[in-house]
Amino acid sequence: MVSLQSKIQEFMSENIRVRFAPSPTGPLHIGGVRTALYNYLFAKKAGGKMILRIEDTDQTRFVPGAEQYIMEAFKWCGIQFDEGINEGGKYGPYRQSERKNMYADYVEQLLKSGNAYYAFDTAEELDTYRKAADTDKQTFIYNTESRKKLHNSLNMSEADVKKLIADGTPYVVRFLIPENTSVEMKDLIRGEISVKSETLDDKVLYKSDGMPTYHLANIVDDHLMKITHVIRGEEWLPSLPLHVLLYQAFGWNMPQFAHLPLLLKPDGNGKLSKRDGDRLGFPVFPLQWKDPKSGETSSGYRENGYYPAAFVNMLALLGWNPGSEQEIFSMDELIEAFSLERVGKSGSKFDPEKAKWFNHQYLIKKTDQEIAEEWIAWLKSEKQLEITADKALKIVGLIKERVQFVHELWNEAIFFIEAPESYDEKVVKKRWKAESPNQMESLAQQLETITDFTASAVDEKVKSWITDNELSMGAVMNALRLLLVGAPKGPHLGDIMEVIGKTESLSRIREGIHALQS
RNA sequence: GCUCCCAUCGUCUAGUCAGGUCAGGACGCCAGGUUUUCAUCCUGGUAACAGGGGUUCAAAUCCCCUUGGGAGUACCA
Repeated sequence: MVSLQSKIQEFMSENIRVRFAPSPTGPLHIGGVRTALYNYLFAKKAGGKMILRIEDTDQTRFVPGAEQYIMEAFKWCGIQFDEGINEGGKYGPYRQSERKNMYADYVEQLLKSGNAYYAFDTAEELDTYRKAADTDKQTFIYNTESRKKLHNSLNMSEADVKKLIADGTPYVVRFLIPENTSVEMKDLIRGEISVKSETLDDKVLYKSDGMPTYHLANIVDDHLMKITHVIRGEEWLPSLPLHVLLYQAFGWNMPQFAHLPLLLKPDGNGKLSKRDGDRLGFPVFPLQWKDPKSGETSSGYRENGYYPAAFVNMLALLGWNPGSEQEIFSMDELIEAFSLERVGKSGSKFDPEKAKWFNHQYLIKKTDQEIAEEWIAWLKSEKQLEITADKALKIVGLIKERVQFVHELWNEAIFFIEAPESYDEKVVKKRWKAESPNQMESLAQQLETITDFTASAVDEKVKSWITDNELSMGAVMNALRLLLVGAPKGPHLGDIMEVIGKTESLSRIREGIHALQS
Protein backbone atom coordinates (compact mmCIF):
# COMPACT_ATOMS: atom_id res chain seq x y z
CA MET A 1 0.00 0.00 0.00
CA VAL A 2 1.34 3.37 -0.96
CA SER A 3 -0.14 6.32 0.85
CA LEU A 4 -1.22 9.41 -1.01
CA GLN A 5 1.26 11.43 0.94
CA SER A 6 4.21 9.30 -0.06
CA LYS A 7 3.01 9.40 -3.63
CA ILE A 8 2.95 13.15 -3.55
CA GLN A 9 6.36 13.15 -2.00
CA GLU A 10 7.64 10.86 -4.70
CA PHE A 11 6.17 13.04 -7.37
CA MET A 12 7.73 16.15 -5.85
CA SER A 13 11.15 14.64 -5.36
CA GLU A 14 11.29 13.34 -8.90
CA ASN A 15 11.17 16.93 -9.95
CA ILE A 16 14.07 18.05 -7.83
CA ARG A 17 16.71 19.32 -10.20
CA VAL A 18 20.07 20.77 -9.24
CA ARG A 19 23.06 21.75 -11.28
CA PHE A 20 26.75 22.19 -10.94
CA ALA A 21 27.89 24.88 -13.32
CA PRO A 22 31.64 25.31 -13.55
CA SER A 23 33.53 27.58 -15.83
CA PRO A 24 36.16 25.74 -17.86
CA THR A 25 38.97 28.08 -16.91
CA GLY A 26 41.27 25.53 -15.34
CA PRO A 27 41.25 22.61 -12.95
CA LEU A 28 38.46 22.19 -10.48
CA HIS A 29 39.31 23.37 -6.98
CA ILE A 30 38.36 21.08 -4.07
CA GLY A 31 35.89 23.74 -2.94
CA GLY A 32 34.16 23.29 -6.27
CA VAL A 33 34.22 19.54 -5.88
CA ARG A 34 32.57 19.91 -2.50
CA THR A 35 29.87 22.17 -3.93
CA ALA A 36 29.19 19.59 -6.63
CA LEU A 37 29.17 16.83 -4.03
CA TYR A 38 26.59 18.60 -1.89
CA ASN A 39 24.44 19.16 -4.96
CA TYR A 40 24.78 15.50 -5.84
CA LEU A 41 23.96 14.27 -2.34
CA PHE A 42 20.98 16.58 -2.13
CA ALA A 43 19.63 15.47 -5.51
CA LYS A 44 20.18 11.76 -4.96
CA LYS A 45 18.64 11.86 -1.51
CA ALA A 46 15.55 13.43 -3.00
CA GLY A 47 15.54 11.11 -5.99
CA GLY A 48 16.12 14.11 -8.20
CA LYS A 49 18.38 14.97 -11.08
CA MET A 50 21.92 16.32 -11.15
CA ILE A 51 22.94 18.42 -14.12
CA LEU A 52 26.35 19.52 -15.36
CA ARG A 53 26.31 22.80 -17.23
CA ILE A 54 29.41 24.40 -18.60
CA GLU A 55 29.49 28.16 -18.17
CA ASP A 56 31.83 29.27 -20.90
CA THR A 57 30.44 32.69 -21.68
CA ASP A 58 33.85 34.29 -21.25
CA GLN A 59 35.64 33.34 -24.42
CA THR A 60 38.85 34.99 -23.30
CA ARG A 61 39.27 32.66 -20.37
CA PHE A 62 38.80 29.40 -22.14
CA VAL A 63 41.45 26.85 -21.17
CA PRO A 64 41.94 23.78 -23.32
CA GLY A 65 41.51 20.56 -21.40
CA ALA A 66 39.60 22.08 -18.51
CA GLU A 67 36.29 20.52 -19.51
CA GLN A 68 37.82 17.06 -19.80
CA TYR A 69 39.53 17.60 -16.47
CA ILE A 70 36.24 18.44 -14.79
CA MET A 71 34.52 15.36 -16.10
CA GLU A 72 37.40 13.08 -15.29
CA ALA A 73 37.54 14.49 -11.77
CA PHE A 74 33.87 13.73 -11.15
CA LYS A 75 34.22 10.30 -12.61
CA TRP A 76 37.07 9.63 -10.22
CA CYS A 77 35.00 10.91 -7.29
CA GLY A 78 32.03 8.79 -8.21
CA ILE A 79 29.75 11.76 -8.82
CA GLN A 80 27.46 10.99 -11.73
CA PHE A 81 25.43 13.45 -13.71
CA ASP A 82 22.00 12.71 -15.08
CA GLU A 83 22.21 15.42 -17.70
CA GLY A 84 25.13 17.34 -19.10
CA ILE A 85 27.50 17.85 -21.97
CA ASN A 86 28.33 14.15 -22.01
CA GLU A 87 25.07 12.64 -20.86
CA GLY A 88 22.82 14.78 -23.00
CA GLY A 89 19.26 15.45 -21.86
CA LYS A 90 16.19 17.21 -23.07
CA TYR A 91 17.16 20.63 -21.74
CA GLY A 92 20.37 20.95 -23.74
CA PRO A 93 22.64 22.11 -25.03
CA TYR A 94 24.49 22.11 -21.73
CA ARG A 95 27.31 24.35 -22.81
CA GLN A 96 26.40 28.04 -22.65
CA SER A 97 28.48 28.95 -25.67
CA GLU A 98 26.17 26.66 -27.64
CA ARG A 99 23.13 28.43 -26.24
CA LYS A 100 24.42 31.79 -27.34
CA ASN A 101 21.52 32.68 -29.62
CA MET A 102 18.94 31.88 -26.96
CA TYR A 103 19.89 34.77 -24.72
CA ALA A 104 19.25 37.65 -27.09
CA ASP A 105 15.48 37.21 -26.89
CA TYR A 106 15.53 37.38 -23.13
CA VAL A 107 17.63 40.52 -23.18
CA GLU A 108 15.13 41.99 -25.61
CA GLN A 109 12.33 41.08 -23.24
CA LEU A 110 14.01 42.96 -20.40
CA LEU A 111 14.73 45.93 -22.63
CA LYS A 112 11.09 46.10 -23.67
CA SER A 113 9.74 45.82 -20.16
CA GLY A 114 12.04 48.62 -19.05
CA ASN A 115 14.10 46.44 -16.78
CA ALA A 116 17.26 46.92 -18.80
CA TYR A 117 18.92 49.59 -20.89
CA TYR A 118 21.74 50.10 -23.37
CA ALA A 119 25.03 51.53 -22.13
CA PHE A 120 27.77 52.85 -24.36
CA ASP A 121 30.46 53.63 -21.83
CA THR A 122 33.68 51.95 -22.89
CA ALA A 123 35.63 49.66 -20.60
CA GLU A 124 38.38 52.29 -20.55
CA GLU A 125 36.00 55.04 -19.46
CA LEU A 126 34.62 52.91 -16.66
CA ASP A 127 38.13 52.07 -15.63
CA THR A 128 38.93 55.75 -15.33
CA TYR A 129 35.87 56.33 -13.15
CA ARG A 130 36.86 53.46 -10.91
CA LYS A 131 40.38 54.66 -10.50
CA ALA A 132 39.23 58.18 -9.73
CA ALA A 133 36.79 56.88 -7.13
CA ASP A 134 39.51 54.72 -5.70
CA THR A 135 41.84 57.62 -5.02
CA ASP A 136 39.02 59.28 -3.10
CA LYS A 137 38.56 56.03 -1.16
CA GLN A 138 35.19 55.61 -2.79
CA THR A 139 33.78 52.91 -4.97
CA PHE A 140 32.42 53.66 -8.36
CA ILE A 141 29.16 51.89 -8.93
CA TYR A 142 26.86 52.08 -11.88
CA ASN A 143 23.66 52.76 -9.99
CA THR A 144 20.64 54.96 -9.44
CA GLU A 145 22.77 58.05 -9.04
CA SER A 146 25.63 57.62 -11.45
CA ARG A 147 23.64 56.23 -14.34
CA LYS A 148 22.01 59.62 -14.78
CA LYS A 149 25.36 61.09 -15.81
CA LEU A 150 26.70 58.20 -17.84
CA HIS A 151 26.55 57.33 -21.50
CA ASN A 152 23.44 55.20 -21.76
CA SER A 153 19.99 54.98 -23.31
CA LEU A 154 18.31 56.33 -20.18
CA ASN A 155 19.75 59.71 -20.98
CA MET A 156 19.13 59.72 -24.71
CA SER A 157 16.37 59.90 -27.17
CA GLU A 158 15.30 56.68 -28.77
CA ALA A 159 16.47 57.95 -32.13
CA ASP A 160 19.98 58.65 -30.85
CA VAL A 161 20.17 55.18 -29.36
CA LYS A 162 19.08 53.62 -32.60
CA LYS A 163 21.60 55.61 -34.53
CA LEU A 164 24.48 54.66 -32.30
CA ILE A 165 23.59 51.01 -32.57
CA ALA A 166 23.08 51.24 -36.31
CA ASP A 167 26.51 52.86 -36.60
CA GLY A 168 28.01 49.82 -34.96
CA THR A 169 28.93 51.50 -31.69
CA PRO A 170 29.79 48.81 -29.15
CA TYR A 171 27.30 48.61 -26.33
CA VAL A 172 26.33 46.48 -23.38
CA VAL A 173 22.94 45.92 -21.82
CA ARG A 174 22.64 46.70 -18.14
CA PHE A 175 19.97 45.70 -15.66
CA LEU A 176 18.01 48.61 -14.26
CA ILE A 177 18.01 48.20 -10.51
CA PRO A 178 14.70 49.53 -9.17
CA GLU A 179 14.93 52.55 -6.90
CA ASN A 180 14.08 52.68 -3.22
CA THR A 181 13.07 49.14 -2.66
CA SER A 182 14.27 46.46 -0.41
CA VAL A 183 15.13 43.09 -1.91
CA GLU A 184 13.96 40.27 0.32
CA MET A 185 15.67 36.94 -0.10
CA LYS A 186 15.59 33.56 1.52
CA ASP A 187 18.58 31.31 1.74
CA LEU A 188 18.15 27.72 2.88
CA ILE A 189 21.28 27.91 4.99
CA ARG A 190 21.26 31.50 6.16
CA GLY A 191 17.60 32.38 6.40
CA GLU A 192 16.12 35.72 5.50
CA ILE A 193 18.38 38.32 3.95
CA SER A 194 17.42 41.81 2.98
CA VAL A 195 19.27 44.41 0.93
CA LYS A 196 18.38 47.94 -0.07
CA SER A 197 18.28 48.31 -3.83
CA GLU A 198 20.31 51.53 -3.92
CA THR A 199 23.39 49.65 -2.77
CA LEU A 200 23.21 47.44 -5.83
CA ASP A 201 24.71 48.29 -9.18
CA ASP A 202 23.35 47.97 -12.67
CA LYS A 203 25.19 44.87 -13.69
CA VAL A 204 26.00 44.13 -17.28
CA LEU A 205 23.74 41.39 -18.61
CA TYR A 206 24.86 41.33 -22.17
CA LYS A 207 28.40 42.00 -23.24
CA SER A 208 29.56 43.91 -26.29
CA ASP A 209 30.86 40.68 -27.79
CA GLY A 210 27.31 39.36 -28.04
CA MET A 211 27.61 36.98 -25.13
CA PRO A 212 25.55 37.14 -21.96
CA THR A 213 27.29 37.56 -18.63
CA TYR A 214 27.07 34.93 -15.94
CA HIS A 215 24.15 36.68 -14.29
CA LEU A 216 21.87 36.58 -17.28
CA ALA A 217 22.87 33.20 -18.63
CA ASN A 218 22.61 31.67 -15.20
CA ILE A 219 19.06 32.84 -14.58
CA VAL A 220 17.84 32.02 -18.06
CA ASP A 221 19.38 28.57 -18.05
CA ASP A 222 18.29 27.70 -14.54
CA HIS A 223 14.78 28.66 -15.55
CA LEU A 224 14.85 26.82 -18.86
CA MET A 225 16.43 23.75 -17.29
CA LYS A 226 13.82 23.77 -14.54
CA ILE A 227 16.35 23.94 -11.76
CA THR A 228 14.59 23.78 -8.39
CA HIS A 229 17.52 24.36 -6.03
CA VAL A 230 20.61 26.45 -6.59
CA ILE A 231 23.34 25.24 -4.27
CA ARG A 232 26.51 27.20 -4.78
CA GLY A 233 29.45 28.81 -2.98
CA GLU A 234 29.06 31.75 -0.65
CA GLU A 235 31.01 33.95 -3.05
CA TRP A 236 27.72 34.25 -4.95
CA LEU A 237 25.74 35.58 -2.04
CA PRO A 238 26.41 39.24 -2.91
CA SER A 239 24.86 38.69 -6.34
CA LEU A 240 21.76 36.99 -5.00
CA PRO A 241 19.75 40.26 -4.88
CA LEU A 242 20.45 40.82 -8.56
CA HIS A 243 19.38 37.31 -9.38
CA VAL A 244 16.20 37.65 -7.39
CA LEU A 245 15.41 40.91 -9.14
CA LEU A 246 16.09 39.26 -12.46
CA TYR A 247 13.61 36.47 -11.74
CA GLN A 248 11.07 39.07 -10.75
CA ALA A 249 11.71 41.10 -13.88
CA PHE A 250 11.09 38.02 -16.00
CA GLY A 251 8.09 37.10 -13.90
CA TRP A 252 9.46 33.62 -13.31
CA ASN A 253 9.26 31.37 -10.29
CA MET A 254 12.52 31.32 -8.40
CA PRO A 255 14.45 28.23 -7.44
CA GLN A 256 15.41 27.92 -3.80
CA PHE A 257 18.90 29.08 -2.91
CA ALA A 258 21.53 27.65 -0.62
CA HIS A 259 24.90 29.36 -0.28
CA LEU A 260 27.60 27.10 1.03
CA PRO A 261 30.34 28.37 3.36
CA LEU A 262 33.80 28.60 1.88
CA LEU A 263 36.85 26.41 2.33
CA LEU A 264 39.55 28.43 4.07
CA LYS A 265 43.34 28.19 4.31
CA PRO A 266 44.66 25.78 6.97
CA ASP A 267 46.74 28.57 8.50
CA GLY A 268 46.00 32.25 8.70
CA ASN A 269 42.98 33.66 6.98
CA GLY A 270 41.36 33.70 3.62
CA LYS A 271 39.94 31.50 0.98
CA LEU A 272 41.86 28.34 0.18
CA SER A 273 43.90 28.86 -2.95
CA LYS A 274 46.27 26.98 -5.20
CA ARG A 275 49.17 28.81 -3.59
CA ASP A 276 48.34 27.38 -0.16
CA GLY A 277 48.67 23.88 -1.48
CA ASP A 278 52.09 24.58 -2.94
CA ARG A 279 53.20 26.35 0.20
CA LEU A 280 51.93 23.77 2.69
CA GLY A 281 52.44 20.69 0.58
CA PHE A 282 48.99 19.32 -0.06
CA PRO A 283 46.88 19.19 -3.21
CA VAL A 284 44.03 21.63 -3.79
CA PHE A 285 42.87 19.80 -6.89
CA PRO A 286 41.28 16.37 -7.16
CA LEU A 287 43.49 15.41 -10.10
CA GLN A 288 46.90 16.51 -11.18
CA TRP A 289 46.81 19.40 -13.60
CA LYS A 290 49.36 20.63 -16.04
CA ASP A 291 48.74 24.18 -17.11
CA PRO A 292 48.85 24.24 -20.91
CA LYS A 293 50.22 27.78 -20.97
CA SER A 294 52.86 27.83 -18.26
CA GLY A 295 53.56 24.12 -18.27
CA GLU A 296 53.36 24.28 -14.49
CA THR A 297 52.06 21.15 -12.77
CA SER A 298 49.78 21.15 -9.73
CA SER A 299 49.43 18.01 -7.67
CA GLY A 300 46.18 16.11 -7.30
CA TYR A 301 44.62 13.91 -4.65
CA ARG A 302 44.46 10.98 -7.03
CA GLU A 303 48.14 11.16 -7.91
CA ASN A 304 49.07 11.67 -4.25
CA GLY A 305 47.62 8.29 -3.45
CA TYR A 306 44.23 9.19 -2.00
CA TYR A 307 41.36 6.83 -2.47
CA PRO A 308 38.41 8.59 -4.09
CA ALA A 309 36.08 7.36 -1.36
CA ALA A 310 38.36 8.79 1.33
CA PHE A 311 38.62 12.07 -0.54
CA VAL A 312 34.87 12.36 -0.93
CA ASN A 313 34.27 11.36 2.68
CA MET A 314 36.71 13.98 3.91
CA LEU A 315 35.19 16.69 1.74
CA ALA A 316 31.66 15.85 2.82
CA LEU A 317 32.50 16.35 6.48
CA LEU A 318 34.04 19.76 5.81
CA GLY A 319 31.07 22.01 6.44
CA TRP A 320 28.45 19.35 6.93
CA ASN A 321 27.97 16.90 9.77
CA PRO A 322 25.50 14.10 10.29
CA GLY A 323 24.65 15.05 13.87
CA SER A 324 25.96 11.70 15.01
CA GLU A 325 29.48 10.63 15.81
CA GLN A 326 29.90 8.63 12.65
CA GLU A 327 32.79 9.84 10.52
CA ILE A 328 33.27 7.16 7.93
CA PHE A 329 30.63 7.26 5.21
CA SER A 330 30.32 5.53 1.88
CA MET A 331 28.74 7.55 -0.90
CA ASP A 332 25.43 5.74 -0.34
CA GLU A 333 25.58 6.47 3.35
CA LEU A 334 26.30 10.12 2.61
CA ILE A 335 23.29 10.30 0.33
CA GLU A 336 21.16 8.75 3.02
CA ALA A 337 22.42 11.03 5.79
CA PHE A 338 22.77 14.32 3.93
CA SER A 339 20.62 17.34 4.52
CA LEU A 340 21.10 21.02 3.84
CA GLU A 341 19.93 21.84 7.35
CA ARG A 342 23.07 20.30 8.76
CA VAL A 343 25.40 22.38 6.62
CA GLY A 344 27.17 24.96 8.77
CA LYS A 345 27.18 28.69 8.17
CA SER A 346 30.81 29.49 8.78
CA GLY A 347 33.84 28.76 6.63
CA SER A 348 35.94 25.69 7.27
CA LYS A 349 39.69 25.70 7.47
CA PHE A 350 41.02 22.82 5.49
CA ASP A 351 43.05 20.37 7.58
CA PRO A 352 45.52 18.29 5.54
CA GLU A 353 46.25 16.05 8.54
CA LYS A 354 42.67 14.96 8.85
CA ALA A 355 42.59 14.28 5.14
CA LYS A 356 45.45 11.82 5.60
CA TRP A 357 43.68 10.22 8.53
CA PHE A 358 40.66 9.56 6.34
CA ASN A 359 42.82 7.84 3.78
CA HIS A 360 44.39 5.70 6.49
CA GLN A 361 40.95 4.61 7.61
CA TYR A 362 40.06 3.53 4.11
CA LEU A 363 43.39 1.81 3.60
CA ILE A 364 43.23 -0.36 6.71
CA LYS A 365 39.66 -1.28 5.86
CA LYS A 366 40.79 -2.93 2.66
CA THR A 367 41.90 -6.53 2.56
CA ASP A 368 45.61 -7.37 2.45
CA GLN A 369 44.95 -8.85 -0.93
CA GLU A 370 43.61 -5.60 -2.35
CA ILE A 371 46.43 -3.52 -0.94
CA ALA A 372 49.01 -6.02 -2.14
CA GLU A 373 47.69 -5.76 -5.67
CA GLU A 374 47.87 -1.99 -5.58
CA TRP A 375 51.36 -2.12 -4.17
CA ILE A 376 52.61 -4.58 -6.77
CA ALA A 377 51.39 -2.22 -9.46
CA TRP A 378 53.08 0.68 -7.70
CA LEU A 379 56.38 -1.18 -7.38
CA LYS A 380 56.29 -2.03 -11.02
CA SER A 381 55.63 1.48 -12.25
CA GLU A 382 57.62 3.46 -9.70
CA LYS A 383 60.51 1.15 -8.89
CA GLN A 384 60.57 -1.18 -11.88
CA LEU A 385 60.48 -3.96 -9.37
CA GLU A 386 58.59 -7.22 -9.44
CA ILE A 387 57.84 -9.19 -6.34
CA THR A 388 55.69 -12.24 -5.93
CA ALA A 389 52.09 -11.89 -4.92
CA ASP A 390 52.72 -14.12 -1.95
CA LYS A 391 55.57 -11.99 -0.66
CA ALA A 392 53.66 -8.76 -1.24
CA LEU A 393 50.71 -10.15 0.65
CA LYS A 394 52.83 -11.12 3.64
CA ILE A 395 54.62 -7.77 3.75
CA VAL A 396 51.40 -5.79 3.43
CA GLY A 397 49.85 -7.76 6.28
CA LEU A 398 52.76 -6.84 8.50
CA ILE A 399 53.04 -3.14 7.77
CA LYS A 400 49.78 -1.74 6.44
CA GLU A 401 48.84 -0.35 9.85
CA ARG A 402 51.78 2.03 9.73
CA VAL A 403 51.00 3.79 6.49
CA GLN A 404 48.41 6.20 5.22
CA PHE A 405 49.06 5.61 1.54
CA VAL A 406 50.09 2.67 -0.58
CA HIS A 407 53.19 4.50 -1.76
CA GLU A 408 54.33 4.84 1.83
CA LEU A 409 54.66 1.07 2.07
CA TRP A 410 57.99 1.32 0.32
CA ASN A 411 59.72 3.12 3.16
CA GLU A 412 58.33 0.68 5.67
CA ALA A 413 59.11 -2.36 3.60
CA ILE A 414 62.43 -1.65 1.96
CA PHE A 415 64.28 -4.01 4.30
CA PHE A 416 62.08 -6.86 3.15
CA ILE A 417 63.42 -6.33 -0.31
CA GLU A 418 66.94 -5.00 0.07
CA ALA A 419 69.66 -5.78 2.60
CA PRO A 420 70.69 -2.75 4.68
CA GLU A 421 73.28 -0.57 3.03
CA SER A 422 74.15 1.23 6.22
CA TYR A 423 73.62 0.78 9.91
CA ASP A 424 72.01 3.39 12.13
CA GLU A 425 74.84 4.95 14.12
CA LYS A 426 72.86 5.53 17.27
CA VAL A 427 71.81 1.89 17.39
CA VAL A 428 75.35 0.73 16.71
CA LYS A 429 76.60 2.80 19.61
CA LYS A 430 73.92 1.54 21.96
CA ARG A 431 73.43 -2.05 20.86
CA TRP A 432 76.63 -3.25 19.17
CA LYS A 433 78.97 -4.43 21.95
CA ALA A 434 82.34 -6.10 21.92
CA GLU A 435 80.74 -9.50 22.41
CA SER A 436 78.08 -8.93 19.75
CA PRO A 437 79.98 -10.38 16.75
CA ASN A 438 80.56 -13.70 18.49
CA GLN A 439 77.03 -13.84 19.84
CA MET A 440 75.49 -13.13 16.46
CA GLU A 441 77.63 -15.70 14.71
CA SER A 442 76.66 -18.25 17.32
CA LEU A 443 73.00 -17.35 16.81
CA ALA A 444 73.42 -17.62 13.05
CA GLN A 445 74.69 -21.15 13.48
CA GLN A 446 71.59 -21.99 15.47
CA LEU A 447 69.31 -20.51 12.80
CA GLU A 448 71.14 -22.52 10.19
CA THR A 449 69.82 -25.71 11.74
CA ILE A 450 66.19 -24.74 11.12
CA THR A 451 64.76 -26.61 8.18
CA ASP A 452 61.29 -25.09 8.04
CA PHE A 453 62.19 -21.41 8.33
CA THR A 454 58.92 -20.00 9.67
CA ALA A 455 58.47 -17.11 12.07
CA SER A 456 57.47 -19.40 14.89
CA ALA A 457 60.38 -21.78 14.32
CA VAL A 458 62.77 -18.85 14.28
CA ASP A 459 61.26 -17.37 17.43
CA GLU A 460 61.51 -20.63 19.26
CA LYS A 461 65.13 -21.13 18.28
CA VAL A 462 66.13 -17.59 19.17
CA LYS A 463 64.39 -17.71 22.51
CA SER A 464 65.87 -21.00 23.58
CA TRP A 465 69.30 -19.85 22.51
CA ILE A 466 68.90 -16.69 24.61
CA THR A 467 67.78 -18.71 27.61
CA ASP A 468 70.59 -21.23 27.21
CA ASN A 469 73.17 -18.52 27.12
CA GLU A 470 71.52 -16.48 29.88
CA LEU A 471 71.40 -13.37 27.73
CA SER A 472 68.84 -10.58 27.72
CA MET A 473 66.12 -10.49 25.13
CA GLY A 474 66.50 -6.75 24.54
CA ALA A 475 70.23 -6.84 23.90
CA VAL A 476 70.10 -9.75 21.51
CA MET A 477 67.03 -8.77 19.54
CA ASN A 478 68.14 -5.21 19.06
CA ALA A 479 71.57 -6.27 17.85
CA LEU A 480 69.96 -8.77 15.54
CA ARG A 481 67.54 -6.16 14.24
CA LEU A 482 70.47 -3.89 13.52
CA LEU A 483 72.00 -6.57 11.27
CA LEU A 484 68.77 -7.49 9.54
CA VAL A 485 67.14 -4.10 9.16
CA GLY A 486 69.93 -1.60 9.72
CA ALA A 487 67.61 0.63 11.74
CA PRO A 488 65.44 0.53 14.86
CA LYS A 489 62.21 -0.06 13.01
CA GLY A 490 60.02 -2.67 11.44
CA PRO A 491 57.75 -5.46 12.61
CA HIS A 492 58.52 -8.58 14.57
CA LEU A 493 61.94 -10.01 13.62
CA GLY A 494 60.68 -13.56 13.25
CA ASP A 495 58.20 -12.33 10.66
CA ILE A 496 60.86 -10.41 8.81
CA MET A 497 63.13 -13.44 8.67
CA GLU A 498 60.37 -15.67 7.43
CA VAL A 499 59.63 -13.28 4.60
CA ILE A 500 63.22 -12.73 3.48
CA GLY A 501 64.06 -16.41 3.99
CA LYS A 502 66.82 -18.39 5.59
CA THR A 503 69.55 -17.70 3.08
CA GLU A 504 69.02 -13.96 3.09
CA SER A 505 68.69 -13.83 6.87
CA LEU A 506 71.97 -15.61 7.43
CA SER A 507 73.70 -13.61 4.77
CA ARG A 508 72.54 -10.34 6.32
CA ILE A 509 73.73 -11.41 9.77
CA ARG A 510 77.16 -12.36 8.53
CA GLU A 511 77.57 -9.38 6.25
CA GLY A 512 76.50 -7.14 9.06
CA ILE A 513 79.04 -8.60 11.45
CA HIS A 514 81.69 -8.07 8.83
CA ALA A 515 80.61 -4.54 8.02
CA LEU A 516 80.51 -3.48 11.65
CA GLN A 517 84.00 -4.84 12.34
CA SER A 518 85.79 -2.12 10.43
C1' G B 1 35.64 52.57 2.06
C1' C B 2 30.74 50.40 0.97
C1' U B 3 27.24 45.97 0.89
C1' C B 4 26.28 41.19 2.61
C1' C B 5 27.61 36.83 5.48
C1' C B 6 29.89 34.53 9.75
C1' A B 7 31.84 33.74 15.13
C1' U B 8 32.24 26.83 20.55
C1' C B 9 39.10 23.45 22.00
C1' G B 10 45.14 24.71 17.43
C1' U B 11 41.66 22.27 13.41
C1' C B 12 36.73 19.82 11.86
C1' U B 13 32.54 20.05 14.70
C1' A B 14 27.88 18.44 18.48
C1' G B 15 24.97 21.47 21.52
C1' U B 16 21.85 27.34 19.30
C1' C B 17 15.93 27.18 15.90
C1' A B 18 11.82 25.04 20.79
C1' G B 19 17.30 28.92 27.25
C1' G B 20 18.06 24.58 32.53
C1' U B 21 23.56 17.63 32.28
C1' C B 22 31.19 18.89 35.06
C1' A B 23 30.10 22.18 27.05
C1' G B 24 30.37 15.99 23.90
C1' G B 25 33.13 13.56 19.72
C1' A B 26 37.12 13.37 15.97
C1' C B 27 42.09 15.08 14.06
C1' G B 28 46.57 16.86 16.13
C1' C B 29 49.60 17.18 20.41
C1' C B 30 51.36 15.21 25.35
C1' A B 31 51.79 11.18 29.01
C1' G B 32 51.31 6.11 30.56
C1' G B 33 50.59 0.86 29.21
C1' U B 34 51.69 -3.26 25.66
C1' U B 35 56.17 -4.59 22.60
C1' U B 36 62.80 -7.18 20.86
C1' U B 37 62.98 -1.58 17.94
C1' C B 38 59.69 1.67 15.39
C1' A B 39 54.75 2.03 14.23
C1' U B 40 50.01 0.23 15.40
C1' C B 41 46.87 -0.58 19.45
C1' C B 42 44.76 0.50 24.49
C1' U B 43 44.15 4.06 28.58
C1' G B 44 44.46 8.87 30.22
C1' G B 45 45.44 14.09 29.54
C1' U B 46 45.75 18.95 27.12
C1' A B 47 42.39 22.50 25.15
C1' A B 48 36.86 26.34 23.48
C1' C B 49 31.55 29.19 24.19
C1' A B 50 35.75 36.56 21.07
C1' G B 51 34.44 40.94 24.51
C1' G B 52 30.67 43.99 26.73
C1' G B 53 25.76 45.08 27.81
C1' G B 54 20.75 43.57 28.24
C1' U B 55 16.11 39.95 28.73
C1' U B 56 15.41 35.86 32.40
C1' C B 57 15.01 32.41 38.50
C1' A B 58 18.50 30.56 34.71
C1' A B 59 22.15 32.43 28.50
C1' A B 60 27.07 28.87 24.47
C1' U B 61 21.76 29.15 23.29
C1' C B 62 17.34 35.11 22.66
C1' C B 63 18.30 40.79 21.66
C1' C B 64 21.82 45.00 21.03
C1' C B 65 26.75 47.02 20.60
C1' U B 66 31.96 46.29 19.96
C1' U B 67 35.79 43.40 18.08
C1' G B 68 37.51 39.80 14.82
C1' G B 69 37.15 36.96 10.29
C1' G B 70 35.23 36.05 5.31
C1' A B 71 33.03 37.21 0.61
C1' G B 72 31.60 40.67 -3.02
C1' U B 73 32.48 45.33 -5.04
C1' A B 74 34.63 43.49 -13.74
C1' C B 75 31.77 43.91 -20.62
C1' C B 76 35.17 36.87 -14.75
C1' A B 77 32.56 33.09 -13.35
